[in-house]
Amino acid sequence: MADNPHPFTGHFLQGRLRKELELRELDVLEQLVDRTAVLQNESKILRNGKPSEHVTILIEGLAIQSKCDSERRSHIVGFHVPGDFVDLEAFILNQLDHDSVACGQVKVGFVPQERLRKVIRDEPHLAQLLWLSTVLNASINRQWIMKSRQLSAIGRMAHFFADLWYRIRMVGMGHSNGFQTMLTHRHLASICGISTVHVSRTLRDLREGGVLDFQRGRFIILDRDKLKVAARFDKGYLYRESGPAVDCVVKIHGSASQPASDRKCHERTLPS
Amino acid sequence: MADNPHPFTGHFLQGRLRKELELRELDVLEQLVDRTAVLQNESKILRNGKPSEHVTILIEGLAIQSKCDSERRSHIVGFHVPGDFVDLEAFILNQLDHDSVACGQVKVGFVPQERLRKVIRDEPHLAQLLWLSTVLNASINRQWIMKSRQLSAIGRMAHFFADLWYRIRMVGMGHSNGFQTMLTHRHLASICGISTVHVSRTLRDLREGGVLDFQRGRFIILDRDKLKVAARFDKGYLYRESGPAVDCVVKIHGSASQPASDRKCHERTLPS
DNA sequence: CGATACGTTGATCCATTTCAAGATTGGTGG
DNA sequence: CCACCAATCTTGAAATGGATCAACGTATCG
Repeated sequence: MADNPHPFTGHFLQGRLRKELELRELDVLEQLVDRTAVLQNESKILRNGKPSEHVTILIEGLAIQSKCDSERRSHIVGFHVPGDFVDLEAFILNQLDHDSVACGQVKVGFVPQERLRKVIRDEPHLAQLLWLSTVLNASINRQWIMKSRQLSAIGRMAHFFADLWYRIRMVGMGHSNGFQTMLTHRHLASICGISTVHVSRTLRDLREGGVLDFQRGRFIILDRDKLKVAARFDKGYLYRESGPAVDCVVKIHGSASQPASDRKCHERTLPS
Repeated sequence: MADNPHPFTGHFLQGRLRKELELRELDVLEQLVDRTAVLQNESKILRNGKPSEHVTILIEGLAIQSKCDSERRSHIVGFHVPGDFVDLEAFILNQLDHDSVACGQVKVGFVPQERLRKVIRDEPHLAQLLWLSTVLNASINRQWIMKSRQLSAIGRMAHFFADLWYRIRMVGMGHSNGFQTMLTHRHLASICGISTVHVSRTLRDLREGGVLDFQRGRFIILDRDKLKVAARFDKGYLYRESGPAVDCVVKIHGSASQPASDRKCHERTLPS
């Protein structure tokens, strides 16, 4: 830990395509970071609107992407784990459509826009992997959209925990079956699109079903297979590198053995 | 039309940041297209999995992004209008997580990967705008996520039509208050995450409310203001260029004058 | 002209919301 | 250390939006 050569950017694309980066590129990336900051729970890492003079990478902790609606109520549209740039899109768009809020204590690194611009100009391969990192987020967004159609409350909740757990594990955090967060029922409600009251009941169902347990921010996976089934989880959308980092395979398109779908979806879905 | 200098890529970023492209760059972009094809309604433009040897730009018509779940039911997660690259993300990721299906007759252009790779290497400014185009799609994805939390069926339906209409208008299609599509109730059901039966009722409500009319693919906006209110539409996420192209302004964060929200959202939302 | 997909309407059911009231937790100051 | 407060969480009961089922219209097309 002390002699980690890349203390700021060591998690960038970890578990995804980090191995495509040469050592030289890893060093270039690391030297982008100008300074770091530690922010407390609930602090705004970014505010929607114009971006600042730097681009921000999450080094430690969780960050939540939330978007205000026209009634000023905010809705969670995603989250970031260490190694994710939280405002690379804002750098490209010159405008940010959402906030990023610390969930627990976080450490972030700041990259001056000028430095990043230079690297994008001079390092096409690195630039392409930065582009790729934004595209990976888009894939997760589409998965969230699909899951919000496919699954009902309990499934969406299960899927969020599966998603969170995988992404945390990809960057080497958490232990094998759980993680301590600062998430509240309110967060879960916003993430799953249900009321806080129903979060409570849904978590009880998951606990009593032996799927997972969530108490004051700490979640423990009670049974991985049950979680995968409840969430209809298929890790493909996370685009993990191949390799045995996390052993979790779901057969896609299994016909008869799969349990009945969470939602019947009469004829909501299109023929495939 | 006949002497349009950019018949294939003339809609790329139109209504967004197209004006940032120099004439030379517009020509470079246009010359990327190797050949074109016309595909009939319901044909698959792309299949999820490995991308082909070319990148595809939609030249005319609508294309629907759909994603199969583990029970092989497909869910619509977005759509493309002319000028959008439908698989630029696949080019970057070397993998596509969804299908793209023609909605009505479409015309597409094929760009050999090799040519695109060269342009990205040699034309950093153009490359950045290509990157930007993928980020714009991500912004739309997040808006869909937020709207599926914020609004109930009628609002989501209204929002889809507002989204569609705006994006169609940005690329100069449709007339001032409507458009002919090949969309069916099944599509709308998948897009809004409701049943086809409820689509029928929701469309009736919108029609009787004087908001919009949808009959056999043709939608007509009966009252723009009512549509904006029903959808809580704020065009910010589309990143339109400023200017009077489409007159549609919604005051954000208006406090008392706004009608009550579609969903009460007891305490599902976070304090902002 | 029948077949087939698409759209409509009514009746019933159920997942989830809302309202309401109480329990647990964490934080603060006396 | 305890009392108190605010926020968070839990549980019950009632209301509701939307799903499902079923039956019947209506285009479209060979």
